[in-house]
Amino acid sequence: MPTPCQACESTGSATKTLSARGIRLTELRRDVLQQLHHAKHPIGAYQLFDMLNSKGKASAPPAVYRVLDFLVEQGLAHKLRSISAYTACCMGPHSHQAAFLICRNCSDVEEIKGPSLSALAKGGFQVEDLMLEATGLCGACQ
Amino acid sequence: MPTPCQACESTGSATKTLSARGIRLTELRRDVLQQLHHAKHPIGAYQLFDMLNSKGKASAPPAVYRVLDFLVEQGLAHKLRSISAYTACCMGPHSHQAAFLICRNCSDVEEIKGPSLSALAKGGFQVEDLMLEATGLCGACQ
DNA sequence: GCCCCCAAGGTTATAATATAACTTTAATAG
DNA sequence: CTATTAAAGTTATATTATAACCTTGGGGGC
Repeated sequence: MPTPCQACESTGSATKTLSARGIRLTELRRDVLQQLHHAKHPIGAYQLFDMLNSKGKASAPPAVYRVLDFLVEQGLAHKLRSISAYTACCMGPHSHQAAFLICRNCSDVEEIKGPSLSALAKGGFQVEDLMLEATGLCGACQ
Repeated sequence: MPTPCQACESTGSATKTLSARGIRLTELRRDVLQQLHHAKHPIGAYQLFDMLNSKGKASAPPAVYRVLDFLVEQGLAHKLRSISAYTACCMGPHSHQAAFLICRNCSDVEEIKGPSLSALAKGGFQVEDLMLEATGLCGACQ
């Protein structure tokens, strides 16, 4: 029997998640999400734009940025500011604090569970968004 | 008696730190560092460029970026990727893991001590650089 | 079915951030 | 004083991101 495509399954479950929220996973959004899932590494917005555009699926950068912002907002993707790139969230649609280990050698990125928000809440600061990205060498590259 | 300027004292101590490392804190570097110290909030590279340029102290963006890279490398400043801005390190020249609490309302930024590297080292990833930035509301803005 | 609404996407232009590549200057060692 | 080399100047351009406005199309009320 054929191996199911993880990416396509993911977008399927994303559709469910979103429609439960009353939000549509349109064709463009699904395409972007699939590209992110299929990619081995995080992808830059313009790289993504080129990929979609060459298939006639995205018109211009703003379309891509809008979709990326949407996916990040919905918790389906993450933006890695260290490398200005985007990656699909590999941890399901429930909200969580993500952290990333970015290998500067092989560019591999591992998503891990980040620290709890409460740990940072001392001093009365109310954390709304947390970004934790570590750059270095992964086990394989050392 | 006159209040000593914290920023200028800081650049003084920076000079010592660097010359102990056999590295010069040139005029441009000192100017940039002082601007960062004097500023109440982190400053963008081009904003910094304008400030220096209007005093005839910086020629073009690359000069500013070079100095900023240098200061970050030496542990005298930090780059805040959430907001593409730079801030003087307020914790002395010894190396440390920094983390930042960035208020989205008043733009105030607090530098705190970050998590220890070893805490992230599980799984064999060798962390070389760590970025931890939290966005939210500071105590005063809630 | 038809129309209205409005969210999504298209389009054009441009802003903001950052760096490549090469030349000139100036500090320091020898 | 000169050779060496780090720093800064210079010009051009790459990369990332957004503003502002227009068009399309899906879905509900009628």
